[in-house]
Amino acid sequence: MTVSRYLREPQRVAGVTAERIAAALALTGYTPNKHAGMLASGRSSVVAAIIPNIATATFAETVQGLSDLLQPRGMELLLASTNYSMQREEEQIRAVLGWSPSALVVTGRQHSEAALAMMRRAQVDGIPVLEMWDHEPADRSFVQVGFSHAGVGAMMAAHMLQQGHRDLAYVDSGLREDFRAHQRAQAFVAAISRSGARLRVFDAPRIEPMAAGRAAFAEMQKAGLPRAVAFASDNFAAGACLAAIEARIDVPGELAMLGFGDFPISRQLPGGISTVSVSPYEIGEACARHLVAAWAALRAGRAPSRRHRVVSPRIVARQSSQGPLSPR
Amino acid sequence: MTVSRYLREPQRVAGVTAERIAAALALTGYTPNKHAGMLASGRSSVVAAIIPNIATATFAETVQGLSDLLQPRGMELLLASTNYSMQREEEQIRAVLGWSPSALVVTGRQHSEAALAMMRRAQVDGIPVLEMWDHEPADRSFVQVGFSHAGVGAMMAAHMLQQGHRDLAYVDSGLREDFRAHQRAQAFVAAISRSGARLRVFDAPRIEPMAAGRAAFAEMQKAGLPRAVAFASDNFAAGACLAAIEARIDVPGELAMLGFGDFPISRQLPGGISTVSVSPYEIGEACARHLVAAWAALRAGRAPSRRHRVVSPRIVARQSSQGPLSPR
DNA sequence: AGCGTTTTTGTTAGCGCTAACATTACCACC
DNA sequence: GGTGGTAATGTTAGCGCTAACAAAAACGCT
Repeated sequence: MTVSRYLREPQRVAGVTAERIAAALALTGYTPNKHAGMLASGRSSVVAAIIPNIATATFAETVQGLSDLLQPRGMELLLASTNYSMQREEEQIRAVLGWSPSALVVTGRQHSEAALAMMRRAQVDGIPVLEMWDHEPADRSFVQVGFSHAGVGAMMAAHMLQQGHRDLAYVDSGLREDFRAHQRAQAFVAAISRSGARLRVFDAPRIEPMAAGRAAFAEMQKAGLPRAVAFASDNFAAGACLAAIEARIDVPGELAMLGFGDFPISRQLPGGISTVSVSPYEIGEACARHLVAAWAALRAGRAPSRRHRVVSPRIVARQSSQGPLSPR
Repeated sequence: MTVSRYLREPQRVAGVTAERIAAALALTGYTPNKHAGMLASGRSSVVAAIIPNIATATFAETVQGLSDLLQPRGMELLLASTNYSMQREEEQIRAVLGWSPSALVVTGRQHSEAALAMMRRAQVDGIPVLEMWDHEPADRSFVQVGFSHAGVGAMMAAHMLQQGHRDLAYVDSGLREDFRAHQRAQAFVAAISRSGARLRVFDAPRIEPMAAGRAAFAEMQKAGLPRAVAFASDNFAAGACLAAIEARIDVPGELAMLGFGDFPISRQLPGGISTVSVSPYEIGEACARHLVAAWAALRAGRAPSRRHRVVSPRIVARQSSQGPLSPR
């Protein structure tokens, strides 16, 4: 018992005893069994995070942000990926909830009925549940940490129109299940339609993203290039930009481009690719900060904040999107 | 008891009972407590993975490979990052071992004494321990899944010499703690020295990798460009390549380049950046396969294989590294 | 020294599950 | 109807820890 106490609140055991314990621990290489600890105390130091894909840079960065802020607080990260399948998401949620995590962080607002039920239940059981990477003020079932994709789509359209482009294209993600990408696309389409400008929509093939950008460029070229094109991702834009350079199409003179995500490559390509900066790492950090506050509230017997956290995306206007209204 | 049995071996309970249980489970939304299960059975479904950085594409892909093969087997992933610090690695190993994972996967061969002690102990306790991303046949403390970085350094040097380059540079990682990168650098330096060719070594600054590649290019230009340069990472090479394009330096005519990693960007840049393909995803898969085999062996009472798994890197010769001996 | 107070250490029960074993239900067969 | 065998279900104890409480030790004060 004294050892258990020493491990949790060392200042509560006498100096001599502490030394004897420390020596014994070092000697035996004792590692406390956290399962038993969890079972006895009802508290676990696991945060479960569920993302579509680990290898996607944006999600990986978000996880890094989460991890960087949670690890120093003694929290561990249980990570699961869904491959953009709501079915797999449901299974993963079920699996991770078995570890009675201290928090559950999921990606986006689209979930199966069963998944929603589990999330609601976890929440009433006192487990903070977070939806990240999306934000819809009206939707208040769970705390959201992210931004409005519809807003971004509108923002992208506004930027293009402001630059004076009137013959536009949009290259959407070819992943049917990437709801957030499609929401940006829809909002873009809606805004452009309202303006009366010409608009065509393409789907990027489901291959390596930069190659998909190249393929989309080739497809547009075949269909007759628009004056300006917006992409669901900077990777698409980068691939298309490189294809344009090879085809000796001037960017932005003949074809203006706007990406999404502000990936490093967009800053590096000649002239820079205009894009929307969203800072995935900050989303992870913001999630962690919400969780820390929520746990503090719960410990103090208060209800945790239900306020959404908005991570504001902003247009990064580089050369690639410049149009006739912009001084070259 | 019957419910517990139903959850683990459904065919062992009668049909009617199974239905009643299923109905009750659905009704109550029961989630088994895995901590209690672990405590009682001594078996857990957690695999702990410790990597330097989650947001680094290569490691993220490796984790995805691990996850993709382990999730269908009902295994969960406990992920921790060390930020290339052996101290933090030690802490993370200590932390994850408290969850008595079914396996421990760490990155590389360099660990603190205490970390090594914990890894050895875990291994004798029947927890398979894996070192990934490195391979040194002589080192047989733990099973390794990866490749020899010295071998890659030598391979890169051989390729450069074979292309006929005799005035070389190497741009190493600026991260002091990236032992694997430095091993490649050392082997490259050694091989070039033996050949008598000229060689200068630069350190990439610790900033965003492509920007670091640009900076390294600028530094080399100031010092007088070599005829050919090899980089610790494709990101460096890509940044340098883009800087070269802007500086109107012909690649490979004036400056040949060789990267490492075979990142997507290397295929996309004009002419393609020659590189070393290492396939991080496969490393993750190979780790998972070893673990599956090791668990099967342990269940059958046999000792798991101690054979290292080599994931062979190979030179991908694109245009960027072509020299006088190569037909243009 | 004796008392109350605080600090430190110890005791007990139980967290939710499963291994091992015990019991009961069911079935076929004579 | 009784018997033997199998299938299905139930009982018990304990995994390693911590909450809650109990006891002992140390301390300050009169």
